[in-house]
Amino acid sequence: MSPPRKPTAAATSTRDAVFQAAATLFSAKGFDGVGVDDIARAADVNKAMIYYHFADKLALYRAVVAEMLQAMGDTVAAIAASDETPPRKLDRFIEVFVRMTETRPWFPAVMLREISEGAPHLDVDTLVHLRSIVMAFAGLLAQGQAAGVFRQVHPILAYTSVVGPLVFNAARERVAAQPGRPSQDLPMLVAIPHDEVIAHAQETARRMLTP
Amino acid sequence: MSPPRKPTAAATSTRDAVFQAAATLFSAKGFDGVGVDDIARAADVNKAMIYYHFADKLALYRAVVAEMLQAMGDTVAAIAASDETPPRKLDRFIEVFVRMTETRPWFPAVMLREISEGAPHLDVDTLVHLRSIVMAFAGLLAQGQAAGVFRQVHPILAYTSVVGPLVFNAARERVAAQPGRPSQDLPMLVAIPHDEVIAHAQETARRMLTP
DNA sequence: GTCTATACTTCGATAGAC
DNA sequence: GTCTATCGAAGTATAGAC
Repeated sequence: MSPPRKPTAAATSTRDAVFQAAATLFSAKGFDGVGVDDIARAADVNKAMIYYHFADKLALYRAVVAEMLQAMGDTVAAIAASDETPPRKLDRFIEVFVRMTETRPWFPAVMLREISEGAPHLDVDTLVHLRSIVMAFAGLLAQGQAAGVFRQVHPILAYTSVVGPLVFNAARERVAAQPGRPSQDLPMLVAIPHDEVIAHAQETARRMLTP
Repeated sequence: MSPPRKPTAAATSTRDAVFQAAATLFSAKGFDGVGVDDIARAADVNKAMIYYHFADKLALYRAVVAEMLQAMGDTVAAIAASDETPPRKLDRFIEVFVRMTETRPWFPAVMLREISEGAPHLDVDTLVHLRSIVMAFAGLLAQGQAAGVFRQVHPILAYTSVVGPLVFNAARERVAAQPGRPSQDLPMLVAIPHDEVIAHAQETARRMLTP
């Protein structure tokens, strides 16, 4: 997946610096919104080094998206395959989703953008991971419906009802944390503790699916 | 608001063509994703004409966003101020929101993007309209809580829980309608009738807020 | 692996004729 | 109001020295 076979410590660190900077900037301004120079400056790395570690700007972007999609996909697949009860799987799904936005703050914004644009920057290999997330959720839902603990709802509508608020809220929160953008401008930019967000989303999802 | 005081029929039509093309393209590719040349080509108008009717690219973008935010803000404010019962106002809010995405298909994608970016392209005059939407919803919610028909929920969490799925679903749907992007790639790109979307969102919101 | 310098392209914006 | 031609900035990418 990564070009250099035996990366030295330095190579790994610069590659990582580029990756982190790219993830942050892409999530803040979008693919077209950031230049390679911006990334180089933010990573404190020479621009040419970016092209040494990544084929081009698009490949770098895909690497960022693929990493987080795969991490998310693997996690939710594990949840769906566990032997918990469907409602508890749902709770776990929501909790994991929110927690992931803490370790990968750029996840929600990038996802929102890709979805709203029809994912023109993503290749099939990357889309597979996105697909696995939806499938895992759909499977989890079907289990609960078969067991009679969930009512019949369109899987996609259920998915958007659960994920929509989470990703929406995370993006909103991330904006609120940005300096220079006063939260008095937008009343919706208040900080809400993640525990509260999780509890609310779980409660809402439970109510939505109760037969 | 518009520079030409007495626009001729031709001027109005070209200005409108530019506006429509810009709205569509901006929603599809974002502010940085579309060039002025793209807009000119899509509107079948000479590029210089864009600069005749709008100060620059940013002003054109703001005009697009402001128009839809104002329309949406006025509508929801009217709903909140009506003498319906809070639960019915909530239903109306959801229905109007979805219907608006039919007349202004670019609304959801642009909103998602602006939110995920912290609205760097919007000026204060435009943000006022966004603010009014949130305030109208919060007022509607407070009325129901005071009347005891809604349980106590954080207004912002309630807002994201209602609007998040709607805007998420609309963006998803819009992508599905795009040619060239096969829906078999992403199972979440199936078309769902708006009546069904509205009914589901109303039911979910109702369940979320029931005491 | 790292850096400098630069080629090539795209894009926003304007001047000026009609 | 409309169009042609073009300038200048910004951005992607690479060549080549160290």
